[in-house]
Amino acid sequence: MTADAELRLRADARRNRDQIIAAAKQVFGESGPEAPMEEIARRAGVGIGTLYRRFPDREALIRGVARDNFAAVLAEARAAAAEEQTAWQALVRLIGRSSELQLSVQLGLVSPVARQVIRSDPATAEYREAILSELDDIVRAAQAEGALRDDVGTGDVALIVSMLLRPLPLADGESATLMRERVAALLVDGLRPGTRLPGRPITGAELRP
Amino acid sequence: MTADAELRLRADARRNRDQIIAAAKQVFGESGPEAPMEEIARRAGVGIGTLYRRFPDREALIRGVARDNFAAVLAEARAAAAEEQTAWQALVRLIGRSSELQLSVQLGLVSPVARQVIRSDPATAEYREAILSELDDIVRAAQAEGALRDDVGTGDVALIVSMLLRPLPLADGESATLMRERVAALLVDGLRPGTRLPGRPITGAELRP
Amino acid sequence: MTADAELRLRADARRNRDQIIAAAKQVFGESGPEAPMEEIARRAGVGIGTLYRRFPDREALIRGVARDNFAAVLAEARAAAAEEQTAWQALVRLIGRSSELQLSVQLGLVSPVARQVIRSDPATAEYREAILSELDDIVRAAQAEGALRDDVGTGDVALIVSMLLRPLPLADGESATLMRERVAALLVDGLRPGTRLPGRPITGAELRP
Amino acid sequence: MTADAELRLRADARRNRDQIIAAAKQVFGESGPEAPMEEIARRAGVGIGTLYRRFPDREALIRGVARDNFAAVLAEARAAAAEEQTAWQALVRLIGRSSELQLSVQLGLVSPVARQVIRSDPATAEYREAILSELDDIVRAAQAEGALRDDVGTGDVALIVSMLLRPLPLADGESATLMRERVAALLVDGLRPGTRLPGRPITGAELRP
DNA sequence: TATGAATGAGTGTTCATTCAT
DNA sequence: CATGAATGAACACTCATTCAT
Repeated sequence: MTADAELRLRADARRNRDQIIAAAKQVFGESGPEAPMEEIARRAGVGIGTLYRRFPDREALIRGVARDNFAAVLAEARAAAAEEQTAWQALVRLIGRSSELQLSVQLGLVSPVARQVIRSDPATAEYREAILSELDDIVRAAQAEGALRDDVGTGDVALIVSMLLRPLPLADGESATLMRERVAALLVDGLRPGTRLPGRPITGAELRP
Repeated sequence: MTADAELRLRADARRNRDQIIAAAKQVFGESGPEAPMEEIARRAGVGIGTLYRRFPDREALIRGVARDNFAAVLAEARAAAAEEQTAWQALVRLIGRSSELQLSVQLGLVSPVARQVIRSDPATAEYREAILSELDDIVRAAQAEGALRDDVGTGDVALIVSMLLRPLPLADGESATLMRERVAALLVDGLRPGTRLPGRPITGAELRP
Repeated sequence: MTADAELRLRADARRNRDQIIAAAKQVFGESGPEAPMEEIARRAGVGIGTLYRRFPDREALIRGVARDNFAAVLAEARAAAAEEQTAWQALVRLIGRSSELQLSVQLGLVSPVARQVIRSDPATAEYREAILSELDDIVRAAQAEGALRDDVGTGDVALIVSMLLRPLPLADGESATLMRERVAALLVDGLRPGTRLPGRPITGAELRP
Repeated sequence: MTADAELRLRADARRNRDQIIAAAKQVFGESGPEAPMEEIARRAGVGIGTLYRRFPDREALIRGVARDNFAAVLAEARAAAAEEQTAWQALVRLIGRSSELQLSVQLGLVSPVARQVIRSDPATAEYREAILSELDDIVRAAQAEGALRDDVGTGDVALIVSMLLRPLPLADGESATLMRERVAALLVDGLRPGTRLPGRPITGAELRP
């Protein structure tokens, strides 16, 4: 029904909605999901009233952004699985940064406010399930290839991705890139078969907020 | 002089000051360094005016907390180096969580506000240098032991610690502990000699804010 | 552009802006330009938020009041020059009280805060120049008429006006009026030709803040 | 009784009290009688607690300053009358500035808070009566000398003095001095016999707050 | 429907005054 | 008695949200 409602929007309203979501993604990425609503409206080029007509409060806006963002991440995961030669390569590609994935981590893991909102949104939950299920397939396949150690679960992988993607406000430019690449390489090294991890694999299911 | 000034505080003022720092550590840890000042005052059991007499503005409070916290981390690092059998074990002990270290990461890396304040505080800067120098010794010793791969620098290690210690608001209790332990183990595995990392080792000096 | 911006205000916003300026004039006149903002908002019949939307801080409000007030004083000076038979009469009329002129003195001479704000506002500066230039004409004309001693300059006259108009919180009603009239008369007597003043005439230019 | 109480103070307490009054005179002169109490305590070199022990609240401090100040002005007036050759010269000397007299004007005429306090203090009232009575004598004598126009009363003179002594924050140094001298000269010119003033003389009695 | 104006609750900070040391 | 610590009320300013145009 919500989806239907969105489809029925007039063209200009639709355009406004899209611009608001895009602006909110930017602003949430920069300043987190507690950023002033007016800043988002300004960035979207609409009045604050228009923003509130489309999203009656901050929660609704976070919900809208989260849905859009999770859908994008799902698409990326599917593309990686479909286009890469091996599951391991798909995994490495995913661990490599994408700004949508980074925003997902912000919304779903870092910001308490956003977590709370997302937790109670069935639509977002569905996307999350789909993403985790896709990741699950990739993880199993990579293990079948012998490229990924057997004692990690989808949850372990997701956790690692989430740690890597947290914003790292240290150096700028190349330096930051170098740092991130090296930490990623260290983690990837750790994911290779060879040693034993403590405990049991963490499943994707355990990551539900 | 500041230290002297602090020592000369009347007994009750001293007690209040300590309670305020303690409360601020808690609250900053939970809600970050932009948390309401009144919340901190309440938690410390003092009036808002008392807080402001001791720390004339938020910056001063952040500075006070950072100094106290960095001093504690330095002590922990020295204790680990002194008490563990090998440098590698000292390193692993450090990578294992400590709430003081976690707060350091919050203040020094995650929060832009706190970073800005710390950056311009010479006292905190001294502690940071001392901590990095201590870590430097440990890293070199562990490499001499053959326990740590040669192509990582102090900066790489510090980065990894900082990633691990970023708050992970997922599950509570055992589950969170398990997750953290496993990610730590993956990273530790990655730190073992065996493969090559891209780029060059990152030094501690590169982490200066 | 500012003027344009003001013209473009929606009717209700315009009305509120005017009420705020009017209230601020009152309150500034009574309690000076450090009076509580809430008092001004209450007097204007608007919420505090509305006041701050229109004038983002106290400085902006002072600036708004000063412009409005200086414009009114300029109009009064021109009217006096145009409507009175002689320049001397115009001068006497100006020296006689006007509440706008009194507020100008408050803002431009008495209150250090307001002086500081006005000093850095080009729009107000223009009004001040225009007022002084108008006064200059009147002073010269009155001297040409032989009605005003030659050894005073525009600055002397402005100073005298400013002294006369400083709030005199002594008696109320008739009594205050009588007092002011007599002091004005004494000063006017002093302005008549006859004796010599020490020093040189003070020019209007010397009164720039 | 109050006076008695003051006399009985221990030497050190007496010294503190005097320093506080002196500091308050300075600070009131600079920032008006609403200046922070701590500033006064600091300037006096005592703790804020000591200030409050001596003067239980701001009113009491203002009262203390006003008594001290009015006493000093009375002494100055008597000295002028006694030491100058003619009453007119005594008058001119009084109109010339004295910082005590200036403070009196601040307290008794300009600041609403101080006025309110002084109004209800009998001790200050007595001083004021004495000052006005002294001034009365001078004015009458100057009129008898033929040096002062007959149609002004003590109140007129006091008003003029109060206008002249209001702080004039315009220029600094020489310029300010020049301005003040010229305005004083204009007023003195106005006080010479020659023309008629409107209304009737204002008596000193009419100046009671 | 889009806009941006109005509102007021929330938070930072200052300072007069009281009170423990 | 002197000191300076503690308190909380007061005020500036911001921002989420509602509502008139």
